[in-house]
Amino acid sequence: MSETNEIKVAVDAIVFGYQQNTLFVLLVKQKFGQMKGTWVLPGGFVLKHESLIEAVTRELQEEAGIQVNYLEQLYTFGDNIHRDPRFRVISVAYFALVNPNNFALVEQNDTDAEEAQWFAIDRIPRLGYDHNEIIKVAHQRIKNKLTYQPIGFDLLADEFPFSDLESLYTIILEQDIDRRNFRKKILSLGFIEETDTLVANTGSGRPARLFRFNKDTYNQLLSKGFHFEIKFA
Amino acid sequence: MSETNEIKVAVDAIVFGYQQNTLFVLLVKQKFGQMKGTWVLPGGFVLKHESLIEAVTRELQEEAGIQVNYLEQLYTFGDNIHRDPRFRVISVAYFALVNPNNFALVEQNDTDAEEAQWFAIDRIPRLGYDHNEIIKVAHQRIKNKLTYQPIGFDLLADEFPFSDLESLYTIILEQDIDRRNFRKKILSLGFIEETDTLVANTGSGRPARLFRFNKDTYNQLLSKGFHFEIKFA
DNA sequence: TACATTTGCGTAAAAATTACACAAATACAT
DNA sequence: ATGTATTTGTGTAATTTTTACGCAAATGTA
Repeated sequence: MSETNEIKVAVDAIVFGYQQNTLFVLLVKQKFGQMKGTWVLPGGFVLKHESLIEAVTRELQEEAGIQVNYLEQLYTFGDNIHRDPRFRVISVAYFALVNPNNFALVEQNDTDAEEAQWFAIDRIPRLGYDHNEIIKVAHQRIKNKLTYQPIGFDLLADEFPFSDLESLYTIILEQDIDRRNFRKKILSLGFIEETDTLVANTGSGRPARLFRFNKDTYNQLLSKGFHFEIKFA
Repeated sequence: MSETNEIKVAVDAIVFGYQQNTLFVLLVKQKFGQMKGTWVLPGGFVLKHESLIEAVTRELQEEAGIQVNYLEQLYTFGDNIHRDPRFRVISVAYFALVNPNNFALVEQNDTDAEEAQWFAIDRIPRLGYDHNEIIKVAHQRIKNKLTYQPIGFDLLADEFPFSDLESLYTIILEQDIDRRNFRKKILSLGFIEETDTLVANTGSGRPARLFRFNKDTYNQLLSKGFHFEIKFA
C-alpha cells in the first residue's frame, strides 16, 4: 500500500492557439536531464501543497510565461507504466486555449525549459515521453468540443470578422462548411453581437463587420436549458 | 520537486447498476481506520507496478467481487488538497456500468471494505472524503452520455423489452418521453434487432417482444461516421 | 475604369422532429 | 365466460430544422 508513495504526480498542458488560419500547439524544449534537447509539453511535477490547477498554471507561467484563457482537465495518463523511463509517473493532462492577446511567449529564465515555441498541429515533431499521444487526445477533444461548446471564441480576438470564425471551424474540423448556412445558424443562436466596426482586409475585398461573443447572454441561455450545437452536412 | 513523492495516488470507481426502474450506485463500508463505518466509493491506492485501470479493476474485485462491463476514466480529483484528511491524495475516478448479469455482489474476505451495497442514486448517505461530489460528477456524466452514446444497453440485460429501455431513459434523464417517437427513433438507428421472443409481464398486459443491441452493427456504423444521438422535446 | 477579391444576404426543397389516439394481447376478478 | 385493468404496438399530419444554391455590394489593384 505504501508503494503508492513511489508514484509521482505530474501535470502537462496542451495549449492551443490559432493564428494565420493555423492551429498551433505550445511545446517547450527540455533543458536538463537525459531528455535534454527534446521537445515536450509544458508541465512538471505537482508540489505537495498545491492543487492540480495551481500546478499547471504555475508551470505554464514558469516555462512559457503564458496565461491561458480557457483551461480544463483533459485526461490522466497512467496506464503505460513506463511512459516516463525514469520513474513511475502519472500525468494529469490539461487542455487549454489562448486567444491572440495572449499568444506571445515571454522569455523566462531559471526554468527547466530552454525555450517555448508554437508548432502547427500538423508539424509536431517526435516528442518526449508519451506526449505525442497526449496531443492526439487533445486534438480529438478540441474537434469534438468545438461542435458542442462555444470554445472557438477563446481562440479568436474579442472582436472578429465572421470569416475568421468560419475558417476556424473549417480548419479545426477539417471540413468545408456553407458560408451562408453557417452565418445564419450562428447568428440565430442569439449571443453573437454585431459591432459597428468595419475593417478592411489585407488585399482587396469588401470590408468586414466585426462581431463579438457575448458570454453573459450565452450563460443566461445556458441556465434556461439552451444547448450549443454546431453541425454541418 | 521531490515533494511530489508525498502525493499518493488513488483510484475510485462509481459503478452504476439499474434494477426495478431505479438507478443504483455501489458503495462499500470502510472497515478500518478513522473512517471506519462510513460509506465510501470502492477504490484504494494504486500500486507502483500496476496501471490505473488494473488498480480499479483489482479494487472492484477485492472490495465487492464485481465485474463491470463498461469502464472509463471520469475525472481526477486533486484540487481540494484536504480531500483526504490524512494525506495529500489525488484520486483518479472511474465511471463504470454493470448489467443485471453482474449485479450480484460477492462476499469478500480480507479487505478494507466490510461490505458492499447498492444504494439508489437518490438515497446516497453522507460519504467519506469528497465522494458525494464525485458521485455528482458521475451522475451528470451518465445523464449526458446517455444522449450521445449507447451506454444504456450496458445497464440492461442482453435481451430486453422496449419498455425497459424507455423507462431507463425517463428515469435516468428524469424526463418524460413520447413512447411512439422514442421507439421510432431508436429502431431507425439500425442496430437494435428484434428477437422472436415474447415475454409476459408480471401483472397483466400484452406480452412484450425482446430486442437486442447489436454492437457489431453499431461499430460498423460508427466507422462510417455515424453519430449516436437521442434527444427529446 | 475594368478586374479580382471578399463580404453579405434569401428562398425553396428536403429531412427531421413533434404531437397525438386507438386497437391488440394478456391477467385477474367476478 | 365475461368484463375490466394493464401493457404493448403502431401511423399520419403539422411544424421545425436543415440543406442546397447564386448574385450583388464594397473594396484594392492593375
